Amino acid sequence: MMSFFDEQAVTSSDKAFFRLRKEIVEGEIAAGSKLSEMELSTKYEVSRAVVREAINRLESCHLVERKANVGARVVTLTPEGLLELYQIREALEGMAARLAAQHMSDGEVADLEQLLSSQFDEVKNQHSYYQEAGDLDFHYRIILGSKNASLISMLVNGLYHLVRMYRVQLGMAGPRVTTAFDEHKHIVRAISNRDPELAEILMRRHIQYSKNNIAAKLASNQSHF
Amino acid sequence: MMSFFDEQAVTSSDKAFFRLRKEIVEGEIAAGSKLSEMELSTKYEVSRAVVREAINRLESCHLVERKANVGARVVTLTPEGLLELYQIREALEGMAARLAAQHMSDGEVADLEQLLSSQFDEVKNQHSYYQEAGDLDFHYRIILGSKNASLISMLVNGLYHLVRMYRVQLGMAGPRVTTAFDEHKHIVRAISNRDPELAEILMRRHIQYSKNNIAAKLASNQSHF
DNA sequence: ATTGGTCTTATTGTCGACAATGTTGTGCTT
DNA sequence: AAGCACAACATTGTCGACAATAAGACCAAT
Repeated sequence: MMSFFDEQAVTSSDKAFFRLRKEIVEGEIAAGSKLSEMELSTKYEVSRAVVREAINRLESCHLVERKANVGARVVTLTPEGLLELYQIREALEGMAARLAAQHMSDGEVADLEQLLSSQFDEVKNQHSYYQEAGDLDFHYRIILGSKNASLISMLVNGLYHLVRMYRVQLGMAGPRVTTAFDEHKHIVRAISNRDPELAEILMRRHIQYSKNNIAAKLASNQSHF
Repeated sequence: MMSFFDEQAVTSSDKAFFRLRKEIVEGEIAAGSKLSEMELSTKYEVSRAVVREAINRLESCHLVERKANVGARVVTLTPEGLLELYQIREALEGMAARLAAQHMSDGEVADLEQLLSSQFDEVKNQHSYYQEAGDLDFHYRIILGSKNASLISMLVNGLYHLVRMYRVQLGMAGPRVTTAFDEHKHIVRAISNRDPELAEILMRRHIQYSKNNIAAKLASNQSHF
């Protein structure tokens, strides 16, 4: 399977940025912890300048917060923050689905349908690693299908890493596999029918369901501790 | 009148960033032109490092594009780019209006109504500088009213400067004053009635009208040259 | 004992120099 | 004359050192 946005590191600042982002998203560097430029520069064996640049880029992704003359901290994860994120996703990906119904080529739609059917086989055969990779793949294709460069950049470079950070660290690798699959199916049908309105509505509901599912889990987690 | 996001420069990199952004948005630095780090550092009388950091931040706002080992250029303005921007605005500000209807305090709603009526007086008396400042003020309040920090940051720090760049440089300071005012009135009423659905629909239509207006102007400009 | 102020220290912000990469111009070959 | 190789240049990327700011420790005074 081809991977989508092959962002390859050309400069050493890129490498530091990718590595740091990975470690933050996956929780290797704890949420809320301080990022010392000096410490990271010795750890990564690069100059402070490249670490600084990497941190600046992380700040643009809303993965770290920086205060002048004080330093940068990894963002803290709050239930409210996650819900806010899903509100933005609903708006942006709803629009992406609408635009995808207008702008995706017939070939791309066919590819999307094929992806869905291959995922159906996997789900049926209990290869349920659909959750992470498959869901992402589906959403990526629709985002790219919008053909709106700014929208794509916002979602792919910005928001999705944050969403992934929440999902990884709050342990949101739950079920919702088969139901999500059905929702995907209906969205694809709307796109295939070139029905922008419906595609947007269905995508928004799909994300709302996701949000509700997460909110419920969050509430139960809260009560356990 | 109070100004909204008083972003004050604490570091000299901030100052360079604000100044550079201003010059780019207002067209003092031409769209598509190259940004030489050395040149700017002599012009602003600061080190290359701070110019570099400023350019990096500009890149996060999608105001400049950078290629590794080559340099940074101011973004080029295309009709398609403007339409893409308005698609994003429609999605994001629609959601902001929906959230504002849910989350704005009664006091904030009252302030908003008062702003509108004061603007009505101005428009009636032909002080038609409503267009630029008044429209912005209205939209800002609703965005802030969403109480969604990520959404606010995206719109205020990112998108709006780009929109302003387009509006300034493509000379989009057109009429649409009174009609836009009526649309604003209806949006405020929906928010005041705590009707999120309607608030979102009206805001989206408001932005769609804006987009159509701009597209028409763009087309006529094209035909003239 | 607590509060206020100062001083130390650690961290970030800024700078100029060096290294690496891309670009351009020149001269050679065909 | 056209195309390619190579060299000189300019620009960006990276580095270590210095300056400025903020956090914390320590001391003094009430």
